[in-house]
Amino acid sequence: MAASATREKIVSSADQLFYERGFEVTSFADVAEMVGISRGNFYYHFKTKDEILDAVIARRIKDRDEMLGRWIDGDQTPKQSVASFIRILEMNNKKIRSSGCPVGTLFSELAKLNHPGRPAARGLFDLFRVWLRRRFEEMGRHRDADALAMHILARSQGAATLANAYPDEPFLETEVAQMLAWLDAVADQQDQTQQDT
Amino acid sequence: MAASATREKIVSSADQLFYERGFEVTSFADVAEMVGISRGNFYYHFKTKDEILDAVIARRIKDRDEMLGRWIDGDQTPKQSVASFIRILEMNNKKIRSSGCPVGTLFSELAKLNHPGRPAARGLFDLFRVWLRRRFEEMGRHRDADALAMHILARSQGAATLANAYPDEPFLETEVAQMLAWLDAVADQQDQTQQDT
DNA sequence: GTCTATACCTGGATAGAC
DNA sequence: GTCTATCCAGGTATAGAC
Repeated sequence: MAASATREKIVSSADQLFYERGFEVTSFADVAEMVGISRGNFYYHFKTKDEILDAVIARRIKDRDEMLGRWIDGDQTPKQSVASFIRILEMNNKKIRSSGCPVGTLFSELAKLNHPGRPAARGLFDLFRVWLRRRFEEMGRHRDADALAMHILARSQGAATLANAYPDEPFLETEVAQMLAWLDAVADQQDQTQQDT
Repeated sequence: MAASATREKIVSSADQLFYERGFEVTSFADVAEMVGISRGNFYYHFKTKDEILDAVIARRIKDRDEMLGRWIDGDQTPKQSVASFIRILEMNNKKIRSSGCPVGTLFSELAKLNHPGRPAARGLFDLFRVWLRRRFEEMGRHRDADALAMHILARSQGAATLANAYPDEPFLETEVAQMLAWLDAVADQQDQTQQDT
């Protein structure tokens, strides 16, 4: 149960390789080489490849959850928190240009593989979706909070995909600016719920 | 050179399998089984797997090019043409929910594989990008035509990715409606170029 | 906990008969 | 143009010594 140092290295290496090269294409030998252990030793820590995937997804969820927590733990307004989310694209722009979004590309691959880890990967999307929904609710957007969350999630995904396809263009920065402008407009509007009822 | 019936069946089967399961994970045996020929016969038509990929991408480009052509060959306004593009998401919504966008997911996979077919796959994006740019130019948006094209391409990509992650929700339809509303606003605006210079 | 050795399978690719 | 037979590399996974 205790997370050994080796186990931790395996998971973090697998995380990186799954992101940069893809899950299916990454072999035990690749991970073992990166960690610096033998292939045989591997099976002491993980019985199957799917177990490693589970551990990688759990690691990503924990990591993102802590990150999202930091973005609301001070005296930030909900709008500032959402802005922090939008700026992930800028923060990680180098990685995104070369490998896309770690959440979206993993899910896409598992979807095609019809892999049992699919729901777990969707959980990563859910994490962001629920967090964003709460921020919009705090802005008073009780009625369309979820729709707004899905919308900005989709915009981020699309920006990441095209930034991956056109890595040498300043497209990502342009798109971030537009998303922040969209956020301004949303935050300035009245709560649609009160208007409609 | 002449496209034999068998060759055609190989390419169309590979096209479908690459889309539904992914390029790397699809084996010669899979394609051969779907076509109904032996693995050996395969090599009469294609020397390597990469050659099949090239043929699949060429097929997709030809197919989309013809489709885009049909959307401008009548008396449609540029706005109507762009609306046709946006509605691909609805037209293909079943496939998109189960396998994502054929353009975006193929590119993402090849990017991670660092595959030589990457530029060819980007060509598919270019096809849509240039076509959309022309439509916005026809609307008088000479200055920001390319930015508008990239923006709507990204929105489509993001919508496809999230529809794939949440296939049971009516998200895709909502997003299409918002994109059409965006198009209305763009078409009604004055040409930014004239205002700025 | 870590290693080597190895079993077993599937993948891409080739040779040669029909 | 299509087939069977076969080679070889690399993948997952196991056994058992240290």
